Amino acid sequence: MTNSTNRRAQRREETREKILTAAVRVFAELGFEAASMGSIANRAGLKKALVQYHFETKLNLWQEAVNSLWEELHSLENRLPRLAEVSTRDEEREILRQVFRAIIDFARSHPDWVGIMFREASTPGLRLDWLVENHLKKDIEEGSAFIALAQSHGLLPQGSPLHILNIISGALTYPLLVSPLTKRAAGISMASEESLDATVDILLNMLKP
Amino acid sequence: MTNSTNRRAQRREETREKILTAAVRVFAELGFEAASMGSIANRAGLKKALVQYHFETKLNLWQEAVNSLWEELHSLENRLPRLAEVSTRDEEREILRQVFRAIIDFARSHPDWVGIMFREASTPGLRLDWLVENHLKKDIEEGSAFIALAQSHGLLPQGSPLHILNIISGALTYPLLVSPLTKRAAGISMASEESLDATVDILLNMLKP
DNA sequence: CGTTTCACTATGCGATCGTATTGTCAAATT
DNA sequence: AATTTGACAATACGATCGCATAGTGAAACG
Repeated sequence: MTNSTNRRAQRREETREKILTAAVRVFAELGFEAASMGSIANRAGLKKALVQYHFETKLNLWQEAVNSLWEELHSLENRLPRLAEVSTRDEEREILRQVFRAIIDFARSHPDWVGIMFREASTPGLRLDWLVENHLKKDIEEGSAFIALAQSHGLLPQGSPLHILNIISGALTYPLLVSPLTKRAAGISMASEESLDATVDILLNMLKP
Repeated sequence: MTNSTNRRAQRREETREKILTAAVRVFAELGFEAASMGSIANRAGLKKALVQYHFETKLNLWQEAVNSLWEELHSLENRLPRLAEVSTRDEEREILRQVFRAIIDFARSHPDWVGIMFREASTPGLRLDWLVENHLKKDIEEGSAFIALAQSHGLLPQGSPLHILNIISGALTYPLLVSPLTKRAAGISMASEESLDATVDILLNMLKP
């Protein structure tokens, strides 16, 4: 492995990453079917044939793009506050607020992730199966476990952790997802800092014992 | 306007409705770009050129399909319980439960509406503008007004009605939207009667004063 | 009954889709 | 220095896209 050996390998890796970055964006914006190899290549400033060269098929490109996206985000778990390490009631509720903020900040700062999630999660098929098997199964299990932990601390109402996970995810994510609609219909930007604070506040008030 | 005059007009109306029904389904399943005139024609069991004959452009077909969908549903307002006409606390909370059930039942029994909503509401552009102007603006205003009314009865926490509307919509609709994912990942059908009951129960518990 | 209307079809246009094949040229190897 | 490798480009394939045009044949009309 000489110095010069890496010259080509490095360049290869650079263009691959350019393509993957563009692919994530376009897939998230348009969905799998509407996104085209040509538009992805254009977004990356490269030729269409080059995309085909590095990632043989469109499905393969999608899978690699999703992998790179999940890898970049490295899952939510790392930034979730540690619920087990606090004791007092007030501290716990503050932890819950931080968790909500972590989820909502994650969704806002990673619109590509939200876009791909919503588009694929609602449509049964090969891609959803692959996504569940490779990424979402683990994410859902971690999320459910966290909900169960919060329940054991009395921070969340009883009930199926999976249901509660869905409800909270929906309550926090939906406003961001439909923010183009809200902006257009009411002139309000749901992605603004004040709106995010308001959303978390309202949800926390709902959870008041 | 003789009897025979209507023979053609009636047939015309029949095929138009066949096309619109198919169009709503395909647009909801695939989104505007991925849906094709050909696939819509196939779904309706008709020729592609016939679709083009009745609805000149794809955008026009989409608009007419959306119009027919909204017309069929005739908006949620008609089935919302009348909050102003009750007085006691328990009656009010029961009304709130009925409202939640009405929203969730509506979403479950009209997956086409949910599909089109989510796909268009998250993407700025011509179609969203048209949708807001012709349908959603009114729907959002009605929804916000209802939230404000519920707040004045002490049934919902204080805060921007629009934010609360989004939170509640998300909490109730998201589980249904991602039900293919939940089904695949955990084997649980979020669209089942028990799951719907559980979702409403949990949300109501969250709202306990 | 002759004529006009019109729902519907057949066909084709140019553009773009995903994919495959072949060529080019500098970097890496021997 | 000669040769092989490999990142990238040019081009074309068949299919399908939205859309346009020219029919066809039965229903409606006078």
